[in-house]
Amino acid sequence: MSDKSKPELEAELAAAVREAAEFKLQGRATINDIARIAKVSKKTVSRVINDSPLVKPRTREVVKAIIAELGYTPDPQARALALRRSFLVGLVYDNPSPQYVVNMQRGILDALEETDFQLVLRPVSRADANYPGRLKQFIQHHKPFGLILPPSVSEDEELTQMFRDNDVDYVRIASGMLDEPSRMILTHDSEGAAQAARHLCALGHIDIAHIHGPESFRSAPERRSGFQRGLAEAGVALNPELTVEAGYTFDSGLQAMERLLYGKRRPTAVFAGNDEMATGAYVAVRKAGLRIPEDVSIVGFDDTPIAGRLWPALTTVRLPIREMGQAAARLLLAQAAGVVREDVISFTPEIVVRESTAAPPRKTG
Amino acid sequence: MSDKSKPELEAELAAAVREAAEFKLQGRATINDIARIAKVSKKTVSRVINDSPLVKPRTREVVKAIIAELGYTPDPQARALALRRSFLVGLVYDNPSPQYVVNMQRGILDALEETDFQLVLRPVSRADANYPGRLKQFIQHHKPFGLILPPSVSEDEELTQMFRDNDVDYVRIASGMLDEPSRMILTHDSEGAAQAARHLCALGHIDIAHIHGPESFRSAPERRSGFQRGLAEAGVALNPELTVEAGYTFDSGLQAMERLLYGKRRPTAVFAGNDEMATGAYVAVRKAGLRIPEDVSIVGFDDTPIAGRLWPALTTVRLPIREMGQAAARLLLAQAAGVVREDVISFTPEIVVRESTAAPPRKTG
DNA sequence: AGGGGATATGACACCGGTTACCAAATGATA
DNA sequence: TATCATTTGGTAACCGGTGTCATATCCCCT
Repeated sequence: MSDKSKPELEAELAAAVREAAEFKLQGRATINDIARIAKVSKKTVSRVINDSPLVKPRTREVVKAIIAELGYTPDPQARALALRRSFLVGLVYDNPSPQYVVNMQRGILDALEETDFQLVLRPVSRADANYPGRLKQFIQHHKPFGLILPPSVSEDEELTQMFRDNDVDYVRIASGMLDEPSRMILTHDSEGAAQAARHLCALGHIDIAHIHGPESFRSAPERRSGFQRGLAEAGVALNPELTVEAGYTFDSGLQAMERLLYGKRRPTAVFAGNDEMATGAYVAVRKAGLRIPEDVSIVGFDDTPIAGRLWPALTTVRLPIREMGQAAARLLLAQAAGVVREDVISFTPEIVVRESTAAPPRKTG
Repeated sequence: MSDKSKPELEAELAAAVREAAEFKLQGRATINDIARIAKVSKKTVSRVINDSPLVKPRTREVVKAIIAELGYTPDPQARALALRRSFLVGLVYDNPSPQYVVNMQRGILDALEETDFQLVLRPVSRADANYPGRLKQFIQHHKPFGLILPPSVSEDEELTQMFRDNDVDYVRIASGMLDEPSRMILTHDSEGAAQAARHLCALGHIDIAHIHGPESFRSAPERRSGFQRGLAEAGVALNPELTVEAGYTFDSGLQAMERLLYGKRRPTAVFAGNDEMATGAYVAVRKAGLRIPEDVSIVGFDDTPIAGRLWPALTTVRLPIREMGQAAARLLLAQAAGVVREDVISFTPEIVVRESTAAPPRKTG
């Protein structure tokens, strides 16, 4: 029971808010200012901010009203110092495709938009032997709230071990399950690749080539095996002679396609492991004086912006990269809010049929 | 004169280093640990860290040896709190071309590599009326060390005024001088555009079109006027009917090119204000059943990665975006180090002739 | 040797939060 | 009404640095 009547309480609250409004002009408020105006200790304000149950509803109400009036939000640096944990989310990437990275960034930024978290970029280069050291340095120094690990980086068990040792939270993005079960964004790349195979088979292709990425990327064998499975459904076998490895880059895709074009048996269709390599394949086909899709059909993977900018527009398997970035960031934030969420969020890619695929040319002779 | 002999001093130093080595195992060191081992106050250690001249060489030597032994670096959060300034560098962008942004990021990251500064991304959207408010919130909260403002954002005087009011340092990237003289990366876009004009004139083109960006982007009129100047040198006038505005995006470039192709007088060459629009122009030309460069020559601007991925490869005016990012970040850091550097760093773009330009087709009829 | 003006160093408070611990107020129970 | 458990609020210390200002030490000169 309160010793004050309801009107009295309301008048009190109004007075506090008025005082807050006056104070507002003097610049940024701190927790001390709030405490003074609310006539409580800063500890109590801290409790209200952190939703501690140990505060009387009435007190909470007053404090919240003042916080709202002043538009107060706690200082990230001070909090970081006290909590030994900053409000930075690191994107650790080592990805040959810049488009992939940009889209992922967008997604993460979408999810971070209304929060106080900031996205910091941590590119790593395998060429630099000391990259785990640099990352460790970053972690110990900046104490990031969490990390997001896109494919390739996400598959490096040594790295994730190091993150665990240093007590940093992370969300991994990968195709296929990884050894250590933990929170991750899972993409069913093999299913997407199977769709690509079905599409090409339905058009009547038989001499089908595949340019896959490096074995060191989990996605490469994943996409290859899915593709193979899709072909098998139509009774088509993946010809080892028409299966070449490249580096997920434009140049490597171009070279791989050239090898295929001048090989024993020229394919009528190619499935490239990503859009970058598909773009390289375009150039190789054009240089050889052939037409897309009349002479050679090309399918990519990822559906990065370049797919729609090519001519003819690239048929590709769409990975919702931006959405994946959003999901990854949300998974990280969910833990901040103490919300329990499922550990694995799955995405299944889908083929987007554009103009780079058609029926194979009639057999000549 | 010291009251101790040289050997004594050395023994003392060695002992301190030994003690530091022992301590090393117990986890991350703080300024207090250093102070204790060096037998000085933490303030003195702070002075050594900040290269204050007010420290005796001998003291400095001892403290530095211990810092080196422990691999100590000051905690960014604690420093940020005390200095009211964090170690974040914000990239504030609103750029229709993702490629431009990625390259800029790369350059900035290059320059930040060995430092303790982190790059945080602050995309802004003009669609969001409250974007200055959000930025202000970010600034007051995270107290970034500095901001880097690529074109478009850099030209917003209201925004830069707000940055100054909030006491944040920034470096602007823009073409042409801006009203308020301050540290910036200056690109001579008009000169680059003039080179494009000279190139097309030298090939014999006369019916030359120009697709320029929105007037709200400083670079658009800058490039247009340079192009005009280049044409004039060869006695060619820029035909207003062949000059159209687009939005620096792929789609807008495509539409603009279609308008040009179906206009009264079909141009034999087009200079697009950026590579994105040039890419759109490619598609429009192809859709119309025309060839590049036999029927229509195309020149772009920026030399983003897509230029080399198109077929035929795009002749374009190269802006060293990555280097510009590096320069911008270094300009920002120079002030941290207290180094005086020139205020304006200039870059002059240069044409890169690839395969999308050739002599105009013979007049038919 | 003594004085004086640099030069070097340290004590202490503070940046804006959080946590540990303790005291006071409240309410339930006997 | 006394007693004890449970809320609630306050105090002090701390996170790891930096600023201010007083004090100690040094060097040089007479």
